[in-house]
Amino acid sequence: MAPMQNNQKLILGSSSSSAASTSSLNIENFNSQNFFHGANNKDKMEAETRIQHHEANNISERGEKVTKGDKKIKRHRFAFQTRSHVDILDDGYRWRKYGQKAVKNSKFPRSYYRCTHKGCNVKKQIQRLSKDEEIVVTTYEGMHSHPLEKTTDSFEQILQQLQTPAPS
DNA sequence: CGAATTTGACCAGCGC
DNA sequence: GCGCTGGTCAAATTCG
Repeated sequence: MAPMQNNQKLILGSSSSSAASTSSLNIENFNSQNFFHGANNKDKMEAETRIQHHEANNISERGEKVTKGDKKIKRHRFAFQTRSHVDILDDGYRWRKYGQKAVKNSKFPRSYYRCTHKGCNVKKQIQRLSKDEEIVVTTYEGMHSHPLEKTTDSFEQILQQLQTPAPS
């Protein structure tokens, strides 16, 4: 049908078919101040954010379709496990949904988002755990190279409160 | 009118 | 070699 852009096809080919995905992952406390900068969820107060950072070593660490030669491409992947009723976590950036697919391990479909920016091809995928629909797993891929468009630092404040006793 | 979103189809990698 | 899952794109639609 319509010819596809070869340029776009270059980034195609990323396959992360991990059998036991979203299953048992190492959850560690990670400094999320640099990643989250805003949230508009009403349940922010009870939002328990657990960050699980794991190198792409566990999953496919391949990104660009490089010809023979370099076969090991580092793919920064950060999975955030956030407990919230809303799956849309506003991190301060603009995201454009480019696809939605249902995974076998989850009853709920996985949403694929992409950062709307000229040259900033940061991808983000949001998936809700079928076991606990309150748990939303947000996986970031890539790094932003541009300032935030929104000046919402609410989430950062929230994170601070979560780690520190909220003042009465 | 423009941008973002939606849904379906297609593709690629891996498993069997 | 075929089938399955996961991932992405593309066109159409909708919202602002």
